[in-house]
Amino acid sequence: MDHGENAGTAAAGSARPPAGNGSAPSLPERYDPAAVETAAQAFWDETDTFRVTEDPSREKFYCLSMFPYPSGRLHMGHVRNYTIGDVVSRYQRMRGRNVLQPMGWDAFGLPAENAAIENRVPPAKWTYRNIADMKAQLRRLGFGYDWSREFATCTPDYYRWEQWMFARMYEKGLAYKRNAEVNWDPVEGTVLANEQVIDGRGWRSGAPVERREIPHWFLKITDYAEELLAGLDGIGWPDAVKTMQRNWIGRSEGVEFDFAPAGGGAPVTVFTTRPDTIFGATYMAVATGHPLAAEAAAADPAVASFIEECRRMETSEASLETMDKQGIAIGRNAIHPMTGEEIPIWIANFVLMSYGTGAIMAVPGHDHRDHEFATQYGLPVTQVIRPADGEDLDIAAGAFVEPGIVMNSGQFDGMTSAAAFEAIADWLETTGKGRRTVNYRLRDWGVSRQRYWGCPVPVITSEKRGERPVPAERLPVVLPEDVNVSGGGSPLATLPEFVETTDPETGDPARRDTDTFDTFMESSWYHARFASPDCDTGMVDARADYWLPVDLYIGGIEHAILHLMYARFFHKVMRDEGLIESDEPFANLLTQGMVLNETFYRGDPNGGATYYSPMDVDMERDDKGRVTGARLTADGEAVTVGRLEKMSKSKNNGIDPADMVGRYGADTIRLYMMMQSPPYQTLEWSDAAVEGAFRFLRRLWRMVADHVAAGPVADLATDRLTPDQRALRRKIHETIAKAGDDVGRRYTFNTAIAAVIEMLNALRARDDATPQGRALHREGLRAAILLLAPVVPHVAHALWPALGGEGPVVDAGWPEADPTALQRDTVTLVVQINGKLRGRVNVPAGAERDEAEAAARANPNVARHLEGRSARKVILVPDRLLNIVV
RNA sequence: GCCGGAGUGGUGGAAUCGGUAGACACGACAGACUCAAAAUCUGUUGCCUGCAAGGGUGUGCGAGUUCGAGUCUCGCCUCCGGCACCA
Repeated sequence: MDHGENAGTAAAGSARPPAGNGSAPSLPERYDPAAVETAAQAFWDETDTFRVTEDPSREKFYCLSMFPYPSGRLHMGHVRNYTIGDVVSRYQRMRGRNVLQPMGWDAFGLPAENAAIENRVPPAKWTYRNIADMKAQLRRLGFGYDWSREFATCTPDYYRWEQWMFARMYEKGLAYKRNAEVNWDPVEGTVLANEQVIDGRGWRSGAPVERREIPHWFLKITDYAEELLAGLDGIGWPDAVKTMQRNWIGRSEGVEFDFAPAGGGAPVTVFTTRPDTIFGATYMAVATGHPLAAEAAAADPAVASFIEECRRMETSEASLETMDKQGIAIGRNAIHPMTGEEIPIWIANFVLMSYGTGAIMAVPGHDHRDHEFATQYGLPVTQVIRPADGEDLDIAAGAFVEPGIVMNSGQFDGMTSAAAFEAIADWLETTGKGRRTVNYRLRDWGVSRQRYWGCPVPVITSEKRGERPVPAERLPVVLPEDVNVSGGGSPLATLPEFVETTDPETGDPARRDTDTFDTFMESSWYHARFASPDCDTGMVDARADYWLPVDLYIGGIEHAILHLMYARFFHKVMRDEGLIESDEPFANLLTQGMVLNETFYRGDPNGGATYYSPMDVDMERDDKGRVTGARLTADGEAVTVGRLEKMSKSKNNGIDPADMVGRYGADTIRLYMMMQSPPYQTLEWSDAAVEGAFRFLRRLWRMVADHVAAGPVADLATDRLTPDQRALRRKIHETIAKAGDDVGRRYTFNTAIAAVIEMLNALRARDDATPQGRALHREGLRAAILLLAPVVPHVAHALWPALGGEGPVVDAGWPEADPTALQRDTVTLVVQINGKLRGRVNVPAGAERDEAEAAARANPNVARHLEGRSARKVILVPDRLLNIVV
């Protein structure tokens, strides 16, 4: 019986005449990726497939991948990120959702300035050219973006709203100015990014960097600390990322109290989370930037030179925390508020001005760092907590940091740490010497950058009225684009036509701020801008509330803290400004792992190394396929095999996606990326596995072509199948169920693809030419094409009509498993004796313990192991396992 | 240093809620086809032992909980990400 539904739906590029009676479409025998991909992409372009509009009658799905910095070349990390996003987007579309998948450009940043210095190209020109190149590469990969929403953050249409937002924050008291430390290159006379400091020296000048204080604008993210913490509970993010954000916010409850300097002077406030150890404070320490340190430096040249020494240090926390602990006594004492005893005041390089009050009570007995410092400088160590289990310990040998029982603490002796916390806090509060307080590790966000290629800080200063943001109707403050960047400070300060302006209200002469914003500002709200990219009346308009929040946000794990925290903060400020309704920007988050590759190098005499591209190296392997060495193809000489590293320019181990697409086509690269490992793990590049992905597509194509060539197919009559055919059909529907769960819930695309391959292998292993056999074969092939369509959309686009699919495969419904096909009469039960596998038995599905045990005992190998022993316990995991304990 | 994560065959990985360790793929080896090669197809493939049936062993290292641990707990080792101016 003829189906008839296939009539007239031949694939594009079909070369062969129709088979049989003319109703079956035919396919080219060979898989030709270039032809297939050109045709599919032309179809999507012509029909504007991925352009979306708001439709309240349909459920929306907003899938967002972190937009790229336009470096010029797409790298494999991008391809991985965007393939994941495209797979999810196409899957949700097949499930009937109104899917928004936009793309844009995070276009401001340091690399454009570096490129400008190296190549003498203005950053704007360089950036726009890169955007054009990268866009072409993205299109070639077949990602389903709504390009009508594209924007670059370096355009005034975008950043004017960022400037507007800054002005609003200023008016609400969320933006303020104070001094902050930067890395200063004394030779270049510029501020260096942490990345530009290598081993404490400027990367270009080689000069030791210094810490220097300059005025900066700050945003009060700390006002939102409590909400940023609470909001984590309600979002579908990986636990690891939520934990990192919680720890970054670092909410801690403790007490704040004052030490009075002996001999008078302003009291010094300290914060501690361990008031139970307060009697163990044997000295106090302040940061080098603390007022008390400045006071001491003025009086004592030794102190001044110590502080000067500490200044020759980069600003990153990692370097501050790993350096040797050093300090100097200022020669004054402080009065302990509880004992009345005097303890010495030290300046210590490990006390951070930016955390707490910039001063600490040091309890060497019960804090590792205080202990290390005390030991180094011979300061006394007092034990005031003992272990609750009565264990003896030598406090001089190391700090005891756990809670325990209080000792050597007067009236508080014998209390638990928890009880002493409350009692001592009460005592401080009733005597007025201190108070309970909540402290956060989170610091306000410094957004000023002394750079050119960024969004200008929209602030003017006039003599009469001082510093004020530019009024909304005067925005944007446009960044001049036709400039020379030569290193040595921001060019903005040297452009009088930029700097010199007038106060818009009084007409008085005024000067512009010549700093630009941190580029994290742009990436903090682009997710919202995609909903209304052309809005010229505000940051966003009403369309934003249709699309927001983002349903799935995908990007690198390296953004787990900073970018994701800043975007959450901005979103909440926008909500409080009445611009959007949602509380959180990203309802769900998928953090992808990095793309790694092997490295090959030769050391050179002066200690450096030359890295060679894996493409220029031949591997040597032993008979098991293990790598034993490598030689450079060019000269046949050995190169050292390094470790696996993230693909990068410096290690010369990048693989150019454009090359791979040229060789195998976009679908092969997409498939490879998705089948090689789950998205949240690192992915190790393998040429051989790419080849394997290509071979699979060729095999799939052949299977479909052969099936179609064999002529028309009968309708499937599920009630007339042989037991073998029923088993095969169960396999097909188990695969549909598993792949759907893997793609939709688990995002483990690798296991979904493996399941489909397994099913296709089963299909191929059975050469069943009966009418029902062929119908079943078609059901399996159609399921495979639908399940793979999000991953290899071009191939699916070509094969779907050949299998009788109606309409383009992008809008075909995602397959659902037929529950009747999944039913089993019997199951295989694993039989263990004392937890060791001794056999397998078939039992009716749902068999109870007695029945299962009887079946197990009938198995000869099981019986042999049970001989002469009686069962003490029998454990049944229904339909899975039976464990007999003897 | 602090915070977070990872470690399973020759390789990438699978094992989803504590229940068959190694699905699927790559590689390797053997065979078929071929004048030959490529391509394709078939088979074998954790390690030790055994003619076989089978047995032992095995998830970075060391302990523990459990009838049962790759999975949970504790202590280590190694590697990766982040640490506020790379994005």
